[in-house]
Amino acid sequence: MNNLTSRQFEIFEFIKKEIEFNGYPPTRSEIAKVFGFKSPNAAEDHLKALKKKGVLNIVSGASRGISIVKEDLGIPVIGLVNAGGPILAQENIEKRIPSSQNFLSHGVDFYLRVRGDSMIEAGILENDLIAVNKKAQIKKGSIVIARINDEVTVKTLKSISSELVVLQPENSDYSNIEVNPKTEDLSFEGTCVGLLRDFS
Amino acid sequence: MNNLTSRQFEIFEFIKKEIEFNGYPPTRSEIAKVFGFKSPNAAEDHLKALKKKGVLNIVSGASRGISIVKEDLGIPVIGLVNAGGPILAQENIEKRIPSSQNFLSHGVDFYLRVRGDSMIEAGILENDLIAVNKKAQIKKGSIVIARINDEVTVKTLKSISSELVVLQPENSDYSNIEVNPKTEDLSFEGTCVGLLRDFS
DNA sequence: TTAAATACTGTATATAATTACAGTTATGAA
DNA sequence: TTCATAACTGTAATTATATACAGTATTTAA
Repeated sequence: MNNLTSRQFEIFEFIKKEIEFNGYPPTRSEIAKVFGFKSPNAAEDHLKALKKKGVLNIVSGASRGISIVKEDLGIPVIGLVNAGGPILAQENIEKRIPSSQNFLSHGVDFYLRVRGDSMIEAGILENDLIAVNKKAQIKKGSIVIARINDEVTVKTLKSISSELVVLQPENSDYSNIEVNPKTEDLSFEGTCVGLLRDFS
Repeated sequence: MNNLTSRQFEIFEFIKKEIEFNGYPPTRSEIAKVFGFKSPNAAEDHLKALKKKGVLNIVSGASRGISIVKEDLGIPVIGLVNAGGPILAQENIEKRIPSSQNFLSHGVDFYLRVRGDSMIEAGILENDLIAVNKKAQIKKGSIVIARINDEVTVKTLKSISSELVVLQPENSDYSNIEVNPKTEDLSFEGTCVGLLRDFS
């Protein structure tokens, strides 16, 4: 944690637990009471320190005007997807890209690292990161992230009906993938809403 | 929602949003200001009504002593598990059992409905609900919920090593399942920590 | 070694906030 | 019709709370 002293960490943890338990933050006096301070000002000093270190927000004048600064974990980058589990499972997360570091972050649930060359004619190359929105409407013509029998693949959705889904690679060396969702296990993980390529 | 009037619902939603946005609940005056009340007592009246209807907790004397009563959704009961997704996916949830209705709820993440008779010698019958803890230590001898190539199964964990996992059915008609986790897709969904059987 | 930061005590005060009491008006159920 | 509930206005008092100022002692980085 953000170079807090051990005492500051205790106070910080207490505040978090209070919010969790009560639904609202403690007052200076409540903090002082729990830690045995004889003055609420001891708590005030701690709050100022915790604010300075960037882990708390303090709204001046507001009673209990304390909130936890939630760290920007960043948008996860998914590398290889392990079978049999959710795509966003911890073990699939290669790293995270802070949303503040990227203009392409609004409506992006995760980035998926592209494997293979099946989409090169759509300008999507191996190792590119495609930005995926999980909730955007899946529709004909959009580039979708599909899961067929637990295999994750990125393709253009060519057509969709209750008995036939056609996924089209954007590479003339490959042929269309036809799936019957009634007999095969098909799900959509999301829609491609952007692309990142790092030349470094 | 708990037969709230439309006005009460507005107030309730506002309080939820405030907590979400600020990290702490609003005061009576803040509510009054937003809704155009000329007296904080109008907000007080609403809070009393919302408390009476069971959707808010009010701590008397405490500033901003408002919290949302979180409804007990209950512990999910998992019926058939669809392949290719997380076991707790919405579509697998058969129903929910309120934790308050059951002494067997502490440390239970979900109940899984048992299919087949492979565990009858351990007293686990078809249609029983086994209580599953997702985080309990997976260890030799415990009854585990395993996922092998996307098939969910309940078995006793007989032995475990990096190259061989042995899962034992508790029924002499069946033989042990041996899995190589390096070549097959094996994961543990949790440990059986209890059992429910409804005779009704 | 010296200033800054940490971790408090102790006092005091302005103001933020709860909440009671007394009303008004409107609506719908018994 | 009459009573309960809902949705407020208006006033006011008690208490809850933030927070400044003045100290003390100890530890830590420059």
